Amino acid sequence: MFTLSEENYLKSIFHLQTESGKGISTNAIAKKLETKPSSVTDMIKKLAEKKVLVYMKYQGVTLTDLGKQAAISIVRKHRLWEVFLVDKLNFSWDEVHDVAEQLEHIKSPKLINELDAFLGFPKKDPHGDPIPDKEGNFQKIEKKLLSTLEVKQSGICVGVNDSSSDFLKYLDKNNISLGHKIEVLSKESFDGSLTILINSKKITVSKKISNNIYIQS
Amino acid sequence: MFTLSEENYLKSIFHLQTESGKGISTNAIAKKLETKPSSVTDMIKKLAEKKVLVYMKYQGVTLTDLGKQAAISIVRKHRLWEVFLVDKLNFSWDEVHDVAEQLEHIKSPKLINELDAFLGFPKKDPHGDPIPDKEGNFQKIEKKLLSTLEVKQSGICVGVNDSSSDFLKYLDKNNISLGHKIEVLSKESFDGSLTILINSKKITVSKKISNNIYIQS
DNA sequence: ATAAATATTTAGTCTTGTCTAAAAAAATAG
DNA sequence: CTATTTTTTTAGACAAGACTAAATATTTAT
Repeated sequence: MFTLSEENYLKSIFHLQTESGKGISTNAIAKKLETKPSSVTDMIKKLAEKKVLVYMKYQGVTLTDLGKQAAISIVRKHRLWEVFLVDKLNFSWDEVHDVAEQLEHIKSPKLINELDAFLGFPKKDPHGDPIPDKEGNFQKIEKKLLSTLEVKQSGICVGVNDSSSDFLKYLDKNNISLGHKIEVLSKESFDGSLTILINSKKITVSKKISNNIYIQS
Repeated sequence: MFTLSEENYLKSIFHLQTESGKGISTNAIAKKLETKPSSVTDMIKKLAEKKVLVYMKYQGVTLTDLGKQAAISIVRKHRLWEVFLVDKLNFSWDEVHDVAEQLEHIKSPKLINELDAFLGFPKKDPHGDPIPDKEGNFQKIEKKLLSTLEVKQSGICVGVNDSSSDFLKYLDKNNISLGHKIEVLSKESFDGSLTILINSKKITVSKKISNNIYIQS
């Protein structure tokens, strides 16, 4: 169906498209995939011929329904494997990404559906992101950034924006994890840093941190 | 470390070498991998430069210790994944091969060692083949072909030679599986076919079948 | 021992996916 | 509105891994 490289393009474009809503520029894709814009142009032409995206020169790209389905199927696989690694194989949430990047390309419908059942049809991955079902449906999770909360407001930590190992390790070190209640005690207007209450402990986090934690009120 | 293609060559050469004991010819590798001898020559040169095998023109190849270790690690992964698919995901033994061929190339030492533990450190895969441990050690299983048994001799079915889906389905249809006792009731000298007793049922199998079933006495 | 058959290697080509350097188009600034 | 900057595309090259066709070695048969 799709090559490994094609799948990676589809997935990246899908994520960019979900975030921005608009057509995705060559440069944005190149940056996401850590490749060169000229390489992106080449691949885009190929994918357009395969009818998974619409491409007009200098106009950016948009996934077709076909392309969206393909991308969602990859995301589903990625997130199910992450659950498997954490729930069954003692991986911590900062260790799963690289392995899941490999596993998401394994081709076998039976494998992924059986895995889904084996894991009990989980709805979220270890970072709080929703897992599409067999038909590609998944609920949008209501969430906002911790940085948008005002003093005295609170909410439950439901996800992270940045899944890099360094960031996740920082969270672990400060006992911040999914499902915990976070309350904003004070906000420093100079640098946007927040003092928050989590697990009955007071800690201060920078704007950069609070911009990467999702909260559900 | 190794590309997907290199890993497939290593694994095939390892299996050929284990079966035959001698140096492996270009043609034999080409046949096993369903590729052309000229392609094999190219790859062999590359692998020789990487010190995983010794190659002398027109003389066939032999894996070095380094190459053997690499091959065993792939075999370990393949067989552990097969156990996972059968034990945890309801695959039958004739469905696992293609998926395991993909999974065996996933690179993550933690993944495979945790998987090993999760499965309870199995010693054999669903076809009766031994699974190398973390250090690459695995016991040779004492076995002989069903076709070598004489009338009135018997033994336990411990493996199969051919893991093709068709063959395994045939075995399932006749309720032949690992661990069952098989007794030879009679042997037809004309075509080598055997009448055997298995699960208190009498069935007749051709020479081709009995040449692909391993027995432990 | 020579001829025929088989096995192996070489030479050159192709595809995929990438890259660099340069050209062209679009966006932005003054 | 023209000039500069940024973005995108083109053109040409390269590496990996495969292929075909032809050349060369080796083995087998007569």
